[in-house]
Amino acid sequence: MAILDATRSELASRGWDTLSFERIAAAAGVGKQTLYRWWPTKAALVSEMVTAGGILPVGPVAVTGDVRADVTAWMLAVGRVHDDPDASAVFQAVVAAVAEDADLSAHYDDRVTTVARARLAERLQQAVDAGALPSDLRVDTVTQVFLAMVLWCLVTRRPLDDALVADLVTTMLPVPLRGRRA
Amino acid sequence: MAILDATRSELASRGWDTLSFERIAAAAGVGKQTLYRWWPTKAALVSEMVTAGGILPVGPVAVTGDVRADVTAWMLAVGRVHDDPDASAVFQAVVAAVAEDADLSAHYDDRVTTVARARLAERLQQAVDAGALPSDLRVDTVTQVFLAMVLWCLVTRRPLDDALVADLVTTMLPVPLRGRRA
Amino acid sequence: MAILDATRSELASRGWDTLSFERIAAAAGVGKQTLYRWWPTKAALVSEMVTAGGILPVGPVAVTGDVRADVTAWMLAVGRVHDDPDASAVFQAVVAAVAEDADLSAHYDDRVTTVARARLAERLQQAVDAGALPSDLRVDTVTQVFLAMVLWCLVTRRPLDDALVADLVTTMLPVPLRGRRA
Amino acid sequence: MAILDATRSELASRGWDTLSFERIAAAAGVGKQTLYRWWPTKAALVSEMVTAGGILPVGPVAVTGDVRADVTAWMLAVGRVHDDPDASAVFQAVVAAVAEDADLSAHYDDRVTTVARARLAERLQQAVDAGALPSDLRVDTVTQVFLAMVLWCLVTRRPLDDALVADLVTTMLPVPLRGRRA
DNA sequence: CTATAAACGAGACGGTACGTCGTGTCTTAGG
DNA sequence: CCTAAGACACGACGTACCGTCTCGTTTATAG
Repeated sequence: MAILDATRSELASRGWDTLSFERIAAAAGVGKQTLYRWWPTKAALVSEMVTAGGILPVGPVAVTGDVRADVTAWMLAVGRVHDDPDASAVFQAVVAAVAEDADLSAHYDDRVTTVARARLAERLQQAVDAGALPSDLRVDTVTQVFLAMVLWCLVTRRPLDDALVADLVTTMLPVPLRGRRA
Repeated sequence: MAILDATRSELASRGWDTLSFERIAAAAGVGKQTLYRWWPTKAALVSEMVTAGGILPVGPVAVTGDVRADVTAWMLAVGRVHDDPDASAVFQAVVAAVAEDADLSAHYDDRVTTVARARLAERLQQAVDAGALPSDLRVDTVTQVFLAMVLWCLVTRRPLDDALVADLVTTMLPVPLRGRRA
Repeated sequence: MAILDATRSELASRGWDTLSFERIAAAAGVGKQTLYRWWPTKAALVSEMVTAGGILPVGPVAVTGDVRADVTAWMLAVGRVHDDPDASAVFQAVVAAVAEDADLSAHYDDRVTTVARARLAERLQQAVDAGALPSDLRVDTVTQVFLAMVLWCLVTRRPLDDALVADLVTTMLPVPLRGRRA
Repeated sequence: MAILDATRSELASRGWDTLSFERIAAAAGVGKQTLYRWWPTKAALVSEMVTAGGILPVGPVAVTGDVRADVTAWMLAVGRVHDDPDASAVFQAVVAAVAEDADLSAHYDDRVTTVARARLAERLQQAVDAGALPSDLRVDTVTQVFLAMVLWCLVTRRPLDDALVADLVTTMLPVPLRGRRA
């Protein structure tokens, strides 16, 4: 879709708060009215772009025998966005938009965060069930911590690198006591 | 300072991206040029407001005998911002600004995040030294996780409540093995 | 047209150099952009006002048997502007604008001066042909003199009164020698 | 005087209505307050510049035996300003200022116009007395016509050239009837 | 040969206006 | 019928000047 592409490229090059319907319309070769007809606000437009566009590299979590390796790999994949200046600009813009706009925040929660959390939580639960993680692991909280760190690194411009992810995994996913005995 | 006050109140009522020099100037009873003379951008203005204004309720971490209680109390104090709609609007606006503006992000890192991290890290290190926390605790990473969760709750509009903080503390600040033996 | 009316009234009350697009727009209930869209400069706006508005009381020259009476009447009619403070303010503003702006000067020449000159010249030529004025009368020069005196009186704030017009007519429109003989 | 020079050069390059105290002060290397201390308005400044600066090339009228040649020469000298773009810009700016500002108009009348009129009128009266011009010549009116034509040519951007001056002189300064009889 | 005062340059200040850009609504042609 | 094109009233942008107002800093007497 020309409009969503134009939106993405404007977002990447100009950022959220100088994003303009006028320029998007011009870039997409479309009348402004067409934009307003379908998306009442900039937030709605970005919303749809995020949803439709597969912007986030939030793939499924791999399932090998080793849950810590799986989670590490998944986090590092997400962290790779940091290396693509275009993608991280879009991200930062999306975060800015989400921080300001409660509706967009809710939408984003539904369509993106929830998906990511579900995938990660599922993998963790599976590991708990398999005895690879402690049975009293707060899966929901741990899941949020992983995503919060993604957000944190994005907003504070820190790389989500090997060392950090390793530390996180070590801290958040302890070896169960039973495991030691076995 | 009338200007910074006006900035704060505009930020609370209108948000970051509709923040306007024109309105701040009018509200502060000041010419626009005076604003532009001292703060070249909205970000600089918000920067100074944050720095000068004691916006963040990031007080020192209490030192009682119980590090977990201290950290819990500190996190809950920060989380209380959620209850003040004005303050949390300012916060969200600041996050939006920081997400968009790399310079502002750096400034904020220096002046706010670093202070909070130092305070928290110091308390944790002290507990580690006292043997109340495992000696291999990744103090720096754990500290970042706590702050990341503050950001996360702010951006995703989740309350930073007792249950969540308790889970976090349990997960991040384990009892040292020596402790169990004792 | 509301815009041209607003222009005229602003011109009358504030004069040329404090004339402001901002105030005209406000007075006309119009956005500034609309003004700029159609008139790139204040001069263009005044230009059109002058052209479209029938500002100048430069009517046709009457044709009775007596050319001197006709010209006298015409000059006095023009001179009557002096009595209307509003109209003479507009005039002085127009003169100021014309003195400063070569483009406006050219436009004014085309649309106003030329018309007035043509009317006056036609009447004079007719009188020359009829033998009421000398055949060697420099019609073009004499015409310019009459208009120049209008300008002169306007700029120097002198009334264009009966006595002056009478003297002018006597000087510029001599009785032909043949006429005396006849 | 640096200030008056700066005024003249600003007037030549920018015209009357964009003339700015700020720029004059900067150009003259002077504080704004110094300007305001001595000249309350732009008009006062231009006033003094005109008075002090010998702006107008209104020299004395030569007295040879031939009054028509003398007046012609004088008019052409004035007309020569047209050839100097700088000088004519200053002139046009002064006319614009005078057209707008009644006080400046009065000042200009006293200090410049009156002088020119007196010189010209004196020469004409002398010629009348000598019988070279008709005794019923309206000296005052004729004088005004000559000056009005200078203004006219300036404002309408017409050259005050040989042909026009010759026509004017022929028309305005007729040979006395006695002269014909002689 | 200092004191004192004036005029000075510099430039901040609360304002008005500039000319431009973008908003969201509306109207007009054309495929 | 929906579209692109774009006019419109409006609000904000960042800049230029306005005229007023401190600031030190020369000068230039008057004690």
